[in-house]
Amino acid sequence: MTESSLTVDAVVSRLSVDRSSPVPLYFQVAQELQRLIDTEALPAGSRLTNEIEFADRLGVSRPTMRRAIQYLVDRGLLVRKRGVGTQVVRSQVNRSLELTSLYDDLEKAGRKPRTEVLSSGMVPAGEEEATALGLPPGSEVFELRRLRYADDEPIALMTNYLPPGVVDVEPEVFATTGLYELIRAAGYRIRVADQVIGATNAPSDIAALLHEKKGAALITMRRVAYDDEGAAVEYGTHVYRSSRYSFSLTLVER
Amino acid sequence: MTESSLTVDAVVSRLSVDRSSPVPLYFQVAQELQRLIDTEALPAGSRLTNEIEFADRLGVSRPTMRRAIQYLVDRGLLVRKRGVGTQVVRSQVNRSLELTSLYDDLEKAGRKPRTEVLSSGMVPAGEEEATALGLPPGSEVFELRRLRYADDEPIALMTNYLPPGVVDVEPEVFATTGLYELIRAAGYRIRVADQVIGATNAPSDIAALLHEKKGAALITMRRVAYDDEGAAVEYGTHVYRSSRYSFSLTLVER
DNA sequence: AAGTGGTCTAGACCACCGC
DNA sequence: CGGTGGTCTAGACCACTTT
Repeated sequence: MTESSLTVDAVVSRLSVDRSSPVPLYFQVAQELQRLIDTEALPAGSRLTNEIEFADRLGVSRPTMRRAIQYLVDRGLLVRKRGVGTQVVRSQVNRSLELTSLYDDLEKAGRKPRTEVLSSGMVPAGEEEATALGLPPGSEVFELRRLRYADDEPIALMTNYLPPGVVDVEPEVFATTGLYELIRAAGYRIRVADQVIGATNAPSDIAALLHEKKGAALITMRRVAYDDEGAAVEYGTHVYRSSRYSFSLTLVER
Repeated sequence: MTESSLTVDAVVSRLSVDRSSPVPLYFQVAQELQRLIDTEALPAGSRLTNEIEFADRLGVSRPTMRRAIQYLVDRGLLVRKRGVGTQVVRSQVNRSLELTSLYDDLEKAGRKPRTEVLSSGMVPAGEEEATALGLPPGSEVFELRRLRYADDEPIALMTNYLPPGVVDVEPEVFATTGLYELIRAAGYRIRVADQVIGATNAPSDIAALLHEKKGAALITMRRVAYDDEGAAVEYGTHVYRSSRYSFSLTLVER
């Protein structure tokens, strides 16, 4: 017990903050703490110094210290118990499902992503697309169909629908730039998205595109993304090869 | 503009807090605000009174008001922009993927859930189970196989592995009580879980159990749940009928 | 009783946005 | 420029857990 406390103390004493930095104090503290946890300098199960003393040592106020700790609690790295203390839950960092594009995900994972644009252009919205985007049925929407590769293996067939006027670029651009990046570049800020994940058997045409056999199990993902004003700016229905892709997420009790 | 402000003001003036309640102030405020959003008294797109005046009217401090607002921002109901203000993003409340059991989910949805225990007992851990639970390979673990029904239709086949000694009840109990409830009752507090969602084609034996055809696309979910100390307390591999179930989640930009 | 995290306050200063 | 949210402080009191 004493041994462990001393170790934690020693580790904590390595922390410091830079008050001249534009990075918020609470975030600096959170990042340094996370680094210690990731490197297992603070292994899973170890207890942190209580927040008041911790704040004192770092020279920050208690609310700021609490905010840093809460940030890591929300990410599932720390656990707090009233009357007891704060403990490290685990060291491995599993990124939870985030609001990023598949392209970014693959790139971060070091797999070389590539995109093939199958088609793009205005089409009359079906009932499903119109409902998702909150547009009158039959109105024109922009349809984009792309095939995503990683390391020259097809991974996903992505079909997206956008209200008219959201992105206005040459079709070739979609091969080199992520859709979300383009939407953001057009001045839309996506803050919230609803997703539904399911599964389906591959029909023969989709199977051929994805180098799978007809009937192969595919992961389906439907997503509606909303901008600042609460207006739907993108509706996508994607299918992924289950042999090559899966969704990972970390759940944290609130 | 003036019109809209007046309306919001009128709505906001309906709010109040109960200082004698044990419920935290920030939570009372958040709940009342959420109610106004859910009922569309504050429709999507409407702008909130600035937080300082809002706090004054409710008679709470600004940090408390901010905490209430942040709570709803984290849930994707509100959006804040510095220099601009706070707006309602949307009214529909889509519960995000939470740390609950399928049983609870179904029950809340008003479907009548039922559980059939296929088998339960100690088995030698395979490599997969041992790794997930952090136990030495070949050690004994508790295996539980259940079939979940909703409205007398099979929904999922659930296989769970627990370290020895976590739950010690008669097998019949599993038919009437959720696994997570039992784990909690045994004094474990589950705070974090990692999930991986994928898809697979049903082998004939599983297809038969789930009333599906062989080869039907099923959703797979693997989950490792961790307790306070960061120790794995449960490893589950579940398969769901994609025709009857899907995962819904809401993503919010951080 | 001692120690921990949970809540709340009143005020300060800063950064960004739109006019 | 005025208005907004973002950060930070120093301190108070409370609720829970352990000894």
